[in-house]
Amino acid sequence: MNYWLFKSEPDEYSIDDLASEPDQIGRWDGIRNYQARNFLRDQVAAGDSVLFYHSACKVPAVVGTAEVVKAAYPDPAQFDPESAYFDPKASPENPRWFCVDLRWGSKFAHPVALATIKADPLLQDMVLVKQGRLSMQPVAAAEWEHLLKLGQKS
DNA sequence: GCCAACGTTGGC
DNA sequence: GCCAACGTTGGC
Repeated sequence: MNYWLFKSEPDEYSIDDLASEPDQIGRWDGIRNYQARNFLRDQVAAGDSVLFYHSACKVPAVVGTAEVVKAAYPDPAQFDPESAYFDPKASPENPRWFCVDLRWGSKFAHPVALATIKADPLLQDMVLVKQGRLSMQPVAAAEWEHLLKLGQKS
């Protein structure tokens, strides 16, 4: 069982959007970065735990948790010429981009802001701190535990 | 909306 | 196979 951090722009798809889905299960898609693609395709498994992070917004923060309910499968948007995520170089025989399905888990009472994470000595090794622009990334078990505590306490 | 970090692409 | 150009991401 692995831990991950998934980023999403709340204007596009927020933790509340995920919570509002039927059965609270939604597709996490639109990844067009190869590092993230490789993690998603090769390492993310059903049952893995996910920190849900809001990016490209006023206060970037970890805002809750989710669980992977379906491992990587080809992102349908890459085959759709009407989609903003269309990729002419991808084909159903040779998909280039992948997505997973998530089930909403929890919403933090207190979102943990990026600034807080950067200032926390226990979280200095997070990929989030060391490498800014990566839309999904592995999280260590100790980091997961610590972030959950921060999110729940007042 | 600027631009830095990272990865891929493609001309030579 | 070098490396400049380009695309994506995302904090500021």
